[in-house]
Amino acid sequence: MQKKRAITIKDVAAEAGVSLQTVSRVINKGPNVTQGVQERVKAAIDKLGYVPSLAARRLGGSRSYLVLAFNDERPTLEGWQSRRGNDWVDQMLYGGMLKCAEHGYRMLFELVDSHSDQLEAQVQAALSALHPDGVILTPPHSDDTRITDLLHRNGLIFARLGSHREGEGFAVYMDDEAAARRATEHLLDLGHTRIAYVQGHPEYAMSPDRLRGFTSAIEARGLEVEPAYLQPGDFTYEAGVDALNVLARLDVPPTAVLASSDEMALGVLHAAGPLGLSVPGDLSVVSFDDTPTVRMSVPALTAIRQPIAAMTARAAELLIQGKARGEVANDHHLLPFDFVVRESTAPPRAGGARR
Amino acid sequence: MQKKRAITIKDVAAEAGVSLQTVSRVINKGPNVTQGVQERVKAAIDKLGYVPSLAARRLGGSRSYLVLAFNDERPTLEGWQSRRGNDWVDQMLYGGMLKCAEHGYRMLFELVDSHSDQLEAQVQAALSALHPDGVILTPPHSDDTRITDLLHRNGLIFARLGSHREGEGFAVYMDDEAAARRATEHLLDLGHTRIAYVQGHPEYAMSPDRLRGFTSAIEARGLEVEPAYLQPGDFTYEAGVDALNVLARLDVPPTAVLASSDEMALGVLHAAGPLGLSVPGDLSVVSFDDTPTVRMSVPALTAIRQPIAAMTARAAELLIQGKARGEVANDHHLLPFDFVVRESTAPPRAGGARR
DNA sequence: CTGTTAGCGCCTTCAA
DNA sequence: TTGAAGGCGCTAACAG
Repeated sequence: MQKKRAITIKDVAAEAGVSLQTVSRVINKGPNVTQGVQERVKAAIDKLGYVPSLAARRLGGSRSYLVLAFNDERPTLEGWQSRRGNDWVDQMLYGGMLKCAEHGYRMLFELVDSHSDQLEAQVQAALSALHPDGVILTPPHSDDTRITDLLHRNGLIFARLGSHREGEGFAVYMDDEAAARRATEHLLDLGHTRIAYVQGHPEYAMSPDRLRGFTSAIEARGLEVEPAYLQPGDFTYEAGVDALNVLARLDVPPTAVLASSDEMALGVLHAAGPLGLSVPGDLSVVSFDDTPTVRMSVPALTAIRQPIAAMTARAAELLIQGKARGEVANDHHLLPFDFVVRESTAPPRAGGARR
Repeated sequence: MQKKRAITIKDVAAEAGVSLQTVSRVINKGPNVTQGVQERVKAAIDKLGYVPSLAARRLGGSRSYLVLAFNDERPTLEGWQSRRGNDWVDQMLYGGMLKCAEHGYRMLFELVDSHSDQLEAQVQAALSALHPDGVILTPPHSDDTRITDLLHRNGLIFARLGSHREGEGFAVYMDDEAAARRATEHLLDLGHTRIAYVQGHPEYAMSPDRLRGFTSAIEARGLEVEPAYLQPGDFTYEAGVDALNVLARLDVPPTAVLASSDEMALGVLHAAGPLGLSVPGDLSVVSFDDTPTVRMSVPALTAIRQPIAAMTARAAELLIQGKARGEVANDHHLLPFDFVVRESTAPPRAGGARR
């Protein structure tokens, strides 16, 4: 089984009767190639089925045709291991792979542990090995200056998903404040006045934004935010369970809960039954994320849907274009979110929730 | 923002006071390096934070440190687009990425359309661009000779997930026949005698295996397979809906259904309500795959769980080891499946299902 | 407009 | 046990 020699640019050059460089120019859509020569070269490429080697292009030239995405290791592995899946990764692949493929790029994933003291070493190792043309950061890395500084020092362009903070890199995000406001308004419009909020992990930059959206929606109706209705959370199922257990035992329990993640919303949902609360009869529930499971839950959850695929596609595009043009415009890109009303929200029962 | 020059093997050599070649030997665990020199070099590597460039290694040497996985384009995109997620990809990432990382490898995904007449060109293009050290094939590609022949011609080693057919490449699979038998026996043990089977897509090699397992389990109890209980399917939700609509209208409808995919099982489940059938009261349902959603469905589904992560990890290991040792042992690797009993199965109601 | 000349960073082969 | 020379396939910078 002798490996048949791969065909290289040299073969194409010979076939077309031109120099290597001319072939290279055609491949890279370089200027200064006659129509005729160009077609001759293209014919040779097609005939031989030539595809340039990524490794060689990277070594010789200044581009690697690689986009590298860093995701947080722990939650990602946890999602896979528990077989709950991983909507972020799925949607990033969907948006990113396709966009990269359009431009002859590949997207690679790398997991790094945001809590490790080796974080920077991990990131640098991946950069050194791969030399990507651009990097996509996800929360909570998007706002981690250890990483952004490192990328900047390496002269890399990068996109920060889910972050709208100032700083290096493209910020590609949705309006978390507006999303939380929208969800809260939906509950207010249904007639709820006692609305609780189970917050996201404080490490994540969007958490205060969402809280602001929640608060502003309530205050805009002349109501006040009940401090006891603000429950801490860390995005996990258990946090949702715990939160509802606290909330339901208040003297005046809420009639609706907004949770900052699907997991927490499901925790709330599943904690409701044992507490004698029906959803949405006694309690309306709204979640953030709209991962696959919330459509299968009973009742299906009303949810904010993040545009993860679109953000990733935009990020990939910005990086590829930016690399090609050598520009460093660190602008902001705000993408619209969706709000999907399902069965978990309804008007409050007259007289409020029963304990 | 001048890109700081990357540190190369040259810097390490200078730092350690040895030649390039010696550093290369240390990196690659080559023979003939004194203990002392080795430690000196390692110290230099750590000090400088040196990580070899994948592209350069691939170009100079014979390895690319890349494993390439081909998935079928249409179902994969469909899963992402519908936001149902994609358990196969998730579990492949889980098993494959981690195993690859252990060995300094990366895993890349490529989508190719099994129904395209460009299939071979798509595959060849990816191979030419990436020059992977090994390839992982998933159903239905695992049994597609257009692809396996192409890989063989390219002198590549590869693993075929979910295939136990003879031929080139490592076959890494679970025993689909035994799994179907196990699921069927579970229903028989509960007392069911009228069991239907919604089959998988005939293009997939495991489909006849599963049918055999189903049939043999029934016949082993001295029962006969009712031809009308064998419904065609293609793994989709709609196929499950259609199948139950046919089955429920038979003169003697089944009391249990085994479906060859989660999607189809969910289709069956959701078609049951409108037909006045309760699950598991009137109808027991067992599914194949155990993707995340079937645990959130109501009732949660009893299911066969494929060891996708384990298969991918095994495949990656075989490829990496095989590449290192230059061997071409095309053996078989049978991995165990799980069977998870949940709420969708129960003894048949006395007197059988009501129409 | 096209061709020539150097490398990119590493591994392979050979010599010492 | 170590080092030096060559080249992998491509692109950048320069000639022509």
